[in-house]
Amino acid sequence: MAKDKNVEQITDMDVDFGQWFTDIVTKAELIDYSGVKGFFILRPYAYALWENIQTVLDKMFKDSGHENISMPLLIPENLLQKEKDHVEGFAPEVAWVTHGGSEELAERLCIRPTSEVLFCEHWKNIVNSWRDLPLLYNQWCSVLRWEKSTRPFLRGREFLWQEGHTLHATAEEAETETQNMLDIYAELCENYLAMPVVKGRKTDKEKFAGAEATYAIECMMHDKKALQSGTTHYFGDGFAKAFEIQFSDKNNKLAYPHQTSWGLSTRLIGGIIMTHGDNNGLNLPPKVAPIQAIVLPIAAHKPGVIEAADELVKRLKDNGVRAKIDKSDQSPGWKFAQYEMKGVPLRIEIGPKDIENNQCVAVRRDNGEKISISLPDLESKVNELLDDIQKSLYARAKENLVSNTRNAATLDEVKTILNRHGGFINTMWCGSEECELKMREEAGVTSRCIPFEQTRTGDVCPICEKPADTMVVWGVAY
RNA sequence: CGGGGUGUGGCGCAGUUGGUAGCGUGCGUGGUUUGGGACCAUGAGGCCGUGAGUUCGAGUCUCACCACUCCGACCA
Repeated sequence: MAKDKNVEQITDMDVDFGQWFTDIVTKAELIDYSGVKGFFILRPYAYALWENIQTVLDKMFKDSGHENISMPLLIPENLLQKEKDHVEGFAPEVAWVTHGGSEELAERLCIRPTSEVLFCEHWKNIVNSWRDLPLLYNQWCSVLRWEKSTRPFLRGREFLWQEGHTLHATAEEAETETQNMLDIYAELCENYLAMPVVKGRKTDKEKFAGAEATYAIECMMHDKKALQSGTTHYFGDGFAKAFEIQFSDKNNKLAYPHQTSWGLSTRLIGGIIMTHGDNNGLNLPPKVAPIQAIVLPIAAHKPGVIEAADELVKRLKDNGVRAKIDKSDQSPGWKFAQYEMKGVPLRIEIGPKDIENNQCVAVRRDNGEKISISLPDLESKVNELLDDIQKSLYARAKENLVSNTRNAATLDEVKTILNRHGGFINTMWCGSEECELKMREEAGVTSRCIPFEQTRTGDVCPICEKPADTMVVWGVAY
């Protein structure tokens, strides 16, 4: 049991991690349940977090030459049917619109589970020449997948995301694009969300329906389970052929373009919660926290306190800090607990004693440390603290990832490690799907990815014991 | 889709052998407080998931349905 648990309404994370997550999500005012299973209301605090993630990503997309676009919500059935693997992958979980008003439609329409086919249809109309390429598109939208079991942020039937879709003249260019976008996702996770990632390629079994190759960033949550936090796909010219997208190349020969797509969703918010949260609630990385510093006047009725607190907020805001004041008549203790629950990185208290000493008191959310700040130093000190909190959150998460990733050479070793520690396990792999399935049956783990950073942990596949050159990281996934 | 659980003020729950609904918290108002979830007073808020049935009488018993939730199979 954690000794540092101040908030009794939150279930202890070491007792029941799932319940802890649900508690956080509702008590920190991120989510409300709607009347329909699997559809969640993102309350303003959660949406603000998403907007901050959007702002960062959108800039990175645009800086790398991408443009935003908006595609239709509905897909005619025949369109969805065109690429065989793609339909097979998505058909089981699409929702259909069958009526317009009271009239039954001649052809039913699927609510987009993803928009590949819509982009293909569009590109077929607008692409003629190599001069039209590349097309680097992105859309921010929500999609619908009729999932059976649902959880806030991690798996909803409707979820907000961005889906990037690009079309290129050559395979090489498209492949580079999938790598570049994966790098952008990794940068977002590591530098802004303080979530260390494992970058790699998915096995054929785990890859996206219709893709030639799928890449992913995998993160480790506090309970040592894996969360796939972003994926990019290389499609080759499979979709282009299915949809008959052709262009005249520089030699005036007809050619099929090569395509990619990539996506990242509000699931990341679930990742932030499960990476940094603790028994007192959320713990948000300063770079994306909706409120970076909450200013609390103590004994606010005493003369000069409110004015001094207002002045702090003004100075912080002028300095680019997302600061807020809470002047409500709740007791200070209540406010302390409240903003800890909401994961605000820095709390700044100012009361009569501080004013007397020309100082204020800052309290870090990540480690509880109290720091007296002399008022003239406010801006520089707060910047420094926010920066340090960001770094220490990353360091802590990195430590969790590194210390809970282990190598194994045999199936028994895999099982033993899982029983004792959980976490990620690296083994060699022969490349057969059969062995991959057996690993799941026997050990209960799925392949997370084939990391780009390979280590040779042995010479043979632990399942079939045939020679193996590829290292796979295994884990229990969300 | 298979197995388990739960449906009673906003939230968390109690409700005895059937007798006409209560507690905690939250919310409103007034006041005292204010450096780790303050206190007093007072007030509002319920089709007891839905529908049938048994009964003089159902939150309670019977049946059916619905919803949510957890665990499996499938997935960002």
